[in-house]
Amino acid sequence: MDAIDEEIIRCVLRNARSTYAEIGEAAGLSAPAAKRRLDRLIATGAIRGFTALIDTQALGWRTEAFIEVYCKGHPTPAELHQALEEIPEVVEACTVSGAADAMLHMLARDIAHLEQAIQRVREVPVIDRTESVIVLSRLFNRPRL
Amino acid sequence: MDAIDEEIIRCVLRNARSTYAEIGEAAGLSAPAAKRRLDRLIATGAIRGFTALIDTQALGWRTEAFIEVYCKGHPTPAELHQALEEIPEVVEACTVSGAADAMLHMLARDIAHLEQAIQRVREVPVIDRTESVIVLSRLFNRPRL
DNA sequence: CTTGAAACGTCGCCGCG
DNA sequence: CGCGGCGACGTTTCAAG
Repeated sequence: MDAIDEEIIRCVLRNARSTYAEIGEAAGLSAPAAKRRLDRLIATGAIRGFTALIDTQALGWRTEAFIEVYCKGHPTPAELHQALEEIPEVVEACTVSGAADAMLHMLARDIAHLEQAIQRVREVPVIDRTESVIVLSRLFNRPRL
Repeated sequence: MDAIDEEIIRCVLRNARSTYAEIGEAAGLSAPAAKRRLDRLIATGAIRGFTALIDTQALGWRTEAFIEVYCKGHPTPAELHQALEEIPEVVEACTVSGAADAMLHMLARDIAHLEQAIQRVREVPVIDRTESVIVLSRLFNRPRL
C-alpha cells in the first residue's frame, strides 16, 4: 500500500473500465505491472469490486430517504445486518452513535413504494420504531477520495 | 429503456469491468450489440460512470458520519452545493424534509480529521449549526438495485 | 520489462422487423 | 430506420521467459 497503489485506486475510482495501459500511465507503470498491482489490491480486499453509477432518476427510482432505526433491546450488528439485507430497498445500513441505533439509506420508485419498504423495515422483530427523513434533492454524490 | 437495458445495468452494477461478451451473455445479446446498448446508456446519462468500491478501512479512512445541517435563512440548493463541494470529506449531500435542511455523509481518517472537516462545514456562511451522528459499524453497502 | 499468442474492443456491412 | 448479428482488424490482456 504505497503512493503507486493510491494512484491506481484514484484511476479506477474515476473510471473502473480503464484499460491496464491507462492505469499504468496514471501510475507510471507498464500495463502488466499495473495489472499485478490491481490484482493484488483486489486479492487483499482493498478494492471490493467495480460498479456503475446509475442515474436513479432516469430509471424511475426517484424517492430516497434516510431512516433512523430505534431497536428493542440490544441486537448485535450481525442480527440487524441479516434482517435488513433481505430488504432490497435498503441500499446502505450503519449502526450509529446517538439516540438512534442504526441509520438506513433507502431507495424506492415513489413515495408509495418507499412507504411499503419502510413497513417491511418496521416488521423486523428487533426493530421498535423508525424516523424517516425524505430526500428532497441530491446535491452531489462524490466517488470517495 | 427496456428489460434488456435493465439486465445490462444489473450486469455492470455487479461488475463494471465485465467484457462486452459477458454483458451480452447476461442480456442475451452478442458483444457488439451489448456495446452499442451500453454506449447508449452512457450517452443518455442513465449510466453516469464506472467506479471502484474501496474498502475505506483498508486505506485508513476509518471514520464516517452523517451530519444534519441547519441553515440560516433559506439558501438555494445550488448555494449549498457550491459551498459543500469544496470540502472533500463530504462524500454525499442532500437537501431533506424535516427539521434539518440538509444531510451530509462524511468520511475522514479519524475522529480528529472528522472534527476538523465538520469545522469547515460550520464555517460555511449560510450554515447555522450541525448535528453529527457517528457511524459505529457499516453493516452493508449495496450496489443499487 | 519484453514477448507472442489468445482474447477483446471496435467498426463497417448486411439482414430483419 | 432502428436494432441485432457477423466478420475482420487493431488493441489489450496475460503468462512465460
